[in-house]
Amino acid sequence: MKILYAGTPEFAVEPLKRILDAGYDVVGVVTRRDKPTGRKGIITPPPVKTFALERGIPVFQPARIRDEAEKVAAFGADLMVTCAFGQILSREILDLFPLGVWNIHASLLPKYRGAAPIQQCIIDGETHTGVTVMKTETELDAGDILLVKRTEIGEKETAGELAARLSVLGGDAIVEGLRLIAAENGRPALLLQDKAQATFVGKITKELAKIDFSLAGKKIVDLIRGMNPEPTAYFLAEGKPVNVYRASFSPYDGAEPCGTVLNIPKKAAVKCADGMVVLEEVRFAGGKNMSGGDAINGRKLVKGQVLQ
RNA sequence: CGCGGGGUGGAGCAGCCAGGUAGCUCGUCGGGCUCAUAACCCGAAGGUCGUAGGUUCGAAUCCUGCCCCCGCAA
Repeated sequence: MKILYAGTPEFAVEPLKRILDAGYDVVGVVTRRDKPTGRKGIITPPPVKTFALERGIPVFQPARIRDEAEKVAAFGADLMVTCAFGQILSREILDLFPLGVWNIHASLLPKYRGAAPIQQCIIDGETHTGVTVMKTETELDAGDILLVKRTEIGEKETAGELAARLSVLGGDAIVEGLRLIAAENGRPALLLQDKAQATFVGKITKELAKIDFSLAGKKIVDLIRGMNPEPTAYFLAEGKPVNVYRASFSPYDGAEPCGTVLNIPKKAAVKCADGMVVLEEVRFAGGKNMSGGDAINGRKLVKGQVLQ
């Protein structure tokens, strides 16, 4: 079975690796174009491209895959797998593959369709998530479901950590899925998505990552976990942004206004609606990551100060 | 040429603008105190101030080159 793989970020690397390990013939990789990244704007290839080149797989980087049906067809693949590719496919592209086009999505569909399911489900305080393998359609993440793998979200797990786990789980899922697809000659039994249950997540922006200390502690901690490592939750101290990577909630009963840095020895604890949020790992502009205690020691945060 | 911040004992910082004794909050080690603490008191060790030059009687501080780290924006 010849497979064409379309994927872009780090998340999509492990599934590709597992497909190769399972012995399938990956005839090509379609991925987004190299783009400038980092402070110096160095042109960087997407992770999937880097990996594909290491394995000697031909790479195709169309500006719009919809305009390149001929070149896609030229790979002669029986089936395409998409995984965080980053472009919507056209009917014309979808119809090029006799055994269909299949997608790996990092949520329990129909919930969390869209760009940032992993971050959003942590932000929402979900206790479980998973990966879904389903048909790729022209409508975003709406295809019929082949199989689902569930997993529990760790209480302190960050989006980055969960993404790494779901990537591996996605590898399990697609390998299992390919076996089913091959066995049924491209027509395995599928489950329809219940559209009424569908929820969508757009791109997560830095604006959404601003911490509101007037909220409940759990909400704040979930936001911090979900925004780690990208785009990173933050608050303002003296008008300057401070990124927060990890935090925990503790009970606290006091009359200070929300956002006040509390007088707790060796810790940077901030009053919130129903207790205090202990800042465990923060980063100031220009600095390295440090513990909340270090921020207090260096007077980057001062007890009694009100954060916004 | 996208904008900006930073490299000072083990950690986080001040000192730099107006050159002249290495400072603060911690940690570590030793001693003390308390029924007790998300505690307290006394003492000690520990730094070629990122790096290479330059200016100067004298450089953490001023000038130049280089290395490394980070925030925003993409």
